[in-house]
Amino acid sequence: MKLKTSSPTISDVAKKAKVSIATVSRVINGKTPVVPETAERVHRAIKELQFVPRTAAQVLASRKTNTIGLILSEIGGAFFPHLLKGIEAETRTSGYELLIHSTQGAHDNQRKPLGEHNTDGLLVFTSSLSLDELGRLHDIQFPVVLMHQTPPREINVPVITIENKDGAVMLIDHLIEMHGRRQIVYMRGPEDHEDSEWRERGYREALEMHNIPINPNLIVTGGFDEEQSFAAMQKLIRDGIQFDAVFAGDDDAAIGAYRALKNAGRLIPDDVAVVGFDDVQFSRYLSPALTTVRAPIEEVGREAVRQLIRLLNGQQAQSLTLMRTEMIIRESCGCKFQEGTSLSKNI
Amino acid sequence: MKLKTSSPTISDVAKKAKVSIATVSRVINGKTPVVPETAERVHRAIKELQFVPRTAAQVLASRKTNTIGLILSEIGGAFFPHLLKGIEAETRTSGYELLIHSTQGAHDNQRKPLGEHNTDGLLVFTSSLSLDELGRLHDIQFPVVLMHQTPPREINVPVITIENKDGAVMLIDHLIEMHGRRQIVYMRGPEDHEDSEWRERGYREALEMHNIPINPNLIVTGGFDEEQSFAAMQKLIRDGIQFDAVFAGDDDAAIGAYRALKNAGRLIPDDVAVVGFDDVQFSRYLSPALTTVRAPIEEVGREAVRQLIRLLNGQQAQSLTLMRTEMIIRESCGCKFQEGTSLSKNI
DNA sequence: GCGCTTTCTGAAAGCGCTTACATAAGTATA
DNA sequence: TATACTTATGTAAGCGCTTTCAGAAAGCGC
Repeated sequence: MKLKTSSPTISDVAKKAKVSIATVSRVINGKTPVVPETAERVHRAIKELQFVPRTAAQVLASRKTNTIGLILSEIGGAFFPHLLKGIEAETRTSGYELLIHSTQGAHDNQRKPLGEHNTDGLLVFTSSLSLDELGRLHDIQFPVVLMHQTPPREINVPVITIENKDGAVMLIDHLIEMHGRRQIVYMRGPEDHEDSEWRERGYREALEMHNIPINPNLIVTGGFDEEQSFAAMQKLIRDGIQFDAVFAGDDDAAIGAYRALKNAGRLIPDDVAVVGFDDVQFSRYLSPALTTVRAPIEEVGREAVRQLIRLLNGQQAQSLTLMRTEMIIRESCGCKFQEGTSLSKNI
Repeated sequence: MKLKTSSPTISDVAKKAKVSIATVSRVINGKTPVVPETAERVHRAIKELQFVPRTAAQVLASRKTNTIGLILSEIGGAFFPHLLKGIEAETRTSGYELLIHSTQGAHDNQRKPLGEHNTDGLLVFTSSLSLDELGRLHDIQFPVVLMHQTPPREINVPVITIENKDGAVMLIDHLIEMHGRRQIVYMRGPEDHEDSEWRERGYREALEMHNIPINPNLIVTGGFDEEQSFAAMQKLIRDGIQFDAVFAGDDDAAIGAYRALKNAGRLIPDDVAVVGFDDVQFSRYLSPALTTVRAPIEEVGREAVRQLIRLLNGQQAQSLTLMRTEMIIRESCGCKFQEGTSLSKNI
């Protein structure tokens, strides 16, 4: 009866299988041919000893971490699970691990972020990484893929994002053409949020195409956040600004708008039509059900991983991938459906 | 002009600072005293070389990975972000990294799960880890904390879960006492789901306390899933089973119930009261707003990390932590609120 | 001034793997 | 049968750190 304090190492396996540790390594990694008979012995030894190779040792020796890092500013938010799901799935099927890091709240003092020292490549969502760091990674040619963020000119890094502008145009067109709205509020997202900027661009273009002048009073900041847009909408109402529709920037902001409008006794969509962006889970359950734009978030995640892996394999990656968006018409824009369908799936 | 192909190592720093690598290591880890002047030189060298220690080398040499693993069966689901947020935050503030692994879909062939080889300890959500593996980890005394799952007797591992039974009792009591309902359906979760079992126990106890016999016809399976509970509810209606209230098991199932009831022309809450469990984000936006039980998911995550870290530090951990639940009364039970408040926060 | 303790620093031995490189068979070629 | 390839395995040199151990330097009391 032998006592082993710590878990078995590769040499325990080698001893038991009567081979060298190199051979054990080879059967584990399966890259170099090993006589089936020998391999079988090794496998048995591994099984019996319940041997699992230390990741750190493998990483150190092979100089590849076999993991992908994901950096985002905040976990939570209605669309986060979708994104993560896509990323997770694609990462797994590609045989990589996933390390997640959120830069939420105050930037930690001493914590070193994800980078060359612990990942093979990085996925970065919106502007969760400083430009300095991004530049540094680019300088050392570390593989990075950006999601929903375009880097500065000099930093040439693949980007996956969605057709924000087209989505916004569809929405505004619909409000104008189908429902005759002309005084449409746009509630921006946070400062420097690229999605928000493109949506605003779409808003402006659509108005211009219909020869409707842009009224600066109708562009306010909702911060892609329920509370903030609630406040913004309240102020708009208090200030007596006239409007007959609201493009809320995203679905979270739409909820804030709903609350403010209902509190003020305005009927949605009769007095004011409201549209959102993202099609998060709850949108279809609002009453009235929210007209919005569906963004293929999960697919963004998958595609980002795919591109990153191309980079890891030394292949060329697509420098810009634009995912198509789709308008989801429900009731808040003024469209009518039969009674009871507001809760039905996907409508 | 010197070219360095790969990134600097600790000896580059040592050379530049004119100290030994041991000293560099010491100033990095800050555990052993170093003369301020020397430390300053080292810090400068680190800055200039942009040195970041390789995690793998540190892990290998120190035999601690400094990371915590999280295993769950599926990413996605309305309460996942909350859980992750709590875990993430607490992990960071404790100075650990977080590795996430979902066992969703078919169990991957060759992928080695999280374990001793790449983490210092594991967080396991519901039954996402096989009992075999759990037993093995327990045998080698590997730190593990379970969430929403009680292990078999012989495996003594800390558990964090919520007051499922109490929550259910509150709900059922409320339906009976405040709204006079007596024919209450319970829609179970998935097979072997511990949360579901406790909720059912609460359901039964509450009925018994009011001397209402349990009617087996009223206990059906909704699977904590919208589609499945939609189908189950439809069947119930088609079969002509009489009931005046539904305890949906969780909020996702409540949505399925809503749809089926509305399709059948039954009024909520007049004909049938509906209550859920979890208080996920969309619950308050349903119409009528859903009466449910709030589970402190984020806090479950935080607490799980705290307990795991106690284990990592060799301290005793709480073997069972039960988080209090709170009933959130809205409208779907039959309670009345003023017009327009259904969208207001937290009601 | 001399031994003693107390700090600080360096030398060097690993941590557990991967991977050239070397070697030993085995097979085909002439 | 000698020669040149193949192919399977072993040998050993790291990968880039942490940490033990020991020695040098500095402070202290007498």
